[in-house]
Amino acid sequence: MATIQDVARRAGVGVGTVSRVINNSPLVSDTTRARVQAVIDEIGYRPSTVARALSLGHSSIITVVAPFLTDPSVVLRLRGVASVVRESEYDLVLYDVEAPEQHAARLDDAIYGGRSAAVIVMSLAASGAIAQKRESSKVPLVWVDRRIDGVPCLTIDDHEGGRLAARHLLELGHRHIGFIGDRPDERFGFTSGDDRFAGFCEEIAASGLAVPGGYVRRVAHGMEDAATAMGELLALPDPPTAIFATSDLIAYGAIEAARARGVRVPGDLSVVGFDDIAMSAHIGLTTVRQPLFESGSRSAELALAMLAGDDVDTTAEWDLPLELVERSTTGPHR
Amino acid sequence: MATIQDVARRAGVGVGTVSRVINNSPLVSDTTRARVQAVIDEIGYRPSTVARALSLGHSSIITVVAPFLTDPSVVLRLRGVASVVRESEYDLVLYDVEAPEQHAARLDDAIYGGRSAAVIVMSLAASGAIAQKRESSKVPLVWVDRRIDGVPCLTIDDHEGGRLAARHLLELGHRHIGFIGDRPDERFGFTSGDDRFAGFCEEIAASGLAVPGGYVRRVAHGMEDAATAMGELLALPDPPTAIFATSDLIAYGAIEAARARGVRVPGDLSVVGFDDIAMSAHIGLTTVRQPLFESGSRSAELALAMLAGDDVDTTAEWDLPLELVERSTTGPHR
DNA sequence: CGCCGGTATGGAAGCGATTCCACCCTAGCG
DNA sequence: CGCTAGGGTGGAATCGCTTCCATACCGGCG
Repeated sequence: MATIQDVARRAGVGVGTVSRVINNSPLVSDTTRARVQAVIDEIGYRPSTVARALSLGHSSIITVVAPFLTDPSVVLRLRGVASVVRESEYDLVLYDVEAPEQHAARLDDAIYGGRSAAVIVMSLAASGAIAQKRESSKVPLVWVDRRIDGVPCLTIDDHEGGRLAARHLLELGHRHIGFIGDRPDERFGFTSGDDRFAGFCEEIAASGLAVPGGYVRRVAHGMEDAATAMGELLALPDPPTAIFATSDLIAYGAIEAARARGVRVPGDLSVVGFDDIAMSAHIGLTTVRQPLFESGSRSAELALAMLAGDDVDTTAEWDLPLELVERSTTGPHR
Repeated sequence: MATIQDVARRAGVGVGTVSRVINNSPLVSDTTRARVQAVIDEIGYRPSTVARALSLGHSSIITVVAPFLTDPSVVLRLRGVASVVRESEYDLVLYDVEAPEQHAARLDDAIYGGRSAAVIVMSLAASGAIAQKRESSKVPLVWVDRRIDGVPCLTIDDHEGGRLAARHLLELGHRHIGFIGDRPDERFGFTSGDDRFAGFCEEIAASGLAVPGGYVRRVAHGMEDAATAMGELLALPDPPTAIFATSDLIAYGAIEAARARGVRVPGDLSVVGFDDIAMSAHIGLTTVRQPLFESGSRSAELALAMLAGDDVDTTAEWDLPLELVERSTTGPHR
């Protein structure tokens, strides 16, 4: 691999001049610039990112830490990040966290390991340490899907999301509405399921109704468990005519279970999901859409802005807009 | 950020000694090691990856170049890579290629840009340049889902996959078998669809039957187009009783279109997919399973082995095993 | 007791870029 | 015509690590 020295020698100039040419400094005469550029092209020289990073004191890497690709919603977020990072001069590195135990270590490594210019964290809780050590590092941090003090956050209003789903079902005339959600303590201590449930209940209570305990199920792992739960609900003497599922995956499971029992969706049963992952548009699932792709792209834009030295309010919390997308798994009661 | 100098000063030793401690060199006395380690722990020192890379002459990055996360099968492959890389001391960087035009540039950058210790390429064709310049770089290369001269490849036998699907349908008694595949020239010049089709036809011909031209559809973009195509096939005066789809996504679309028309699957129509992406197990799709996750993990293992200096046959081509997974979208004819 | 081999150690020389400082040269001014 | 200001340039110092070489120290052997 050619170095800047080789180019300098061959072009008969100093390394400083070559560096200036590479970095488009105006302090080079046109003739010199042309000569150097010619040599660069000729021998196919490419500056070493590594040496550049060391010299500059910061790398060209944006690290994403996420509970990884098992969940389609995370993948969609990641696509958002990638779409922005791709257009920048930064590289995207992926730190996946499959087990909750790993996450503190991975996070620490990403932030304080010196490898990252900026770090984007998705859906993970901050280890206590992060919050404290926060100031000891100048690495820009952005948090997605979780609120952390002193770090710009991109979140949604889960509570409102629950209300949105309930309202839609209520407006369709449903009075017997069930709920299938993630088990609250599952995996990384997510609380969004709880908040969605709370909003859901509140909206229903606002119409003078209530959600009977028997209509509420918490499941551990996506589709299969959701299907089982749906089966139980349908076996009830007075089964619900509508279901709010806190994720699209859960909704898929519920729909499958219903159809397997000859219960028509949306004829006999309406189902609302949450997320709007890519598949849901295809399948025609009615769902509370959260801007997953956008959460990724905006977090990357934020990181880039901080990297560029723009003043970003580190205490800011952006609530991304939620929207009920009505498709073909919900319909009027009876 | 503390440097190796700080540690050395504080521990009253030379930088060389600290370096030896960090790298577990045996040439350090136990007492010295303990003292240095204590200082390291105390001030929370972490060696700079960047400086290390520059000094060592190679980075700690494994780059994956892939037509990115739009396709669930690529995501599954990526998960395989991530699962292996995570356990190593390398970082995983993602170069996504959304448009075919980008791909040569991205590839070049990944391989010759000096940022990667090794590069894993998925599903992309090699630009002519790659093949030529091959020797000019010592960066280990692994290719997945495509055959490239002089580079270890992880592929499948698409032809055989097509036969597998046809055989299964034939064995179930079907005689009117349709085909829905990717448009051959689509996106990045994939040819696997053609090969699967060829194998499929061959197997059918082997039973003395033929695939009428009217039973064959090529679609551009996954589910929607597949659904349309399926609709056309079902509208035929003598519609097929079974379908081979060259991807699970296409199979989903076909099934949806069938059910929307009251055609029961597998009662009236059997559908075989190809890939076995995560969702397919949930949905109960019969499909030709290709080891997507494994293709990723093995490619990473290969890359790691080459990095470790193990002798890997660069002309090797590994054909990963294909397997027909029978679930609930295929059944006996009539 | 002196010497030798080997173990521990300190520190200088790289790795390949950036950047700052010193220097040269030329054009413009008095 | 001499001096200055400033654009263009070369090259040393620097970033934080690894590694090699020189040196120091130890015990055992002749």
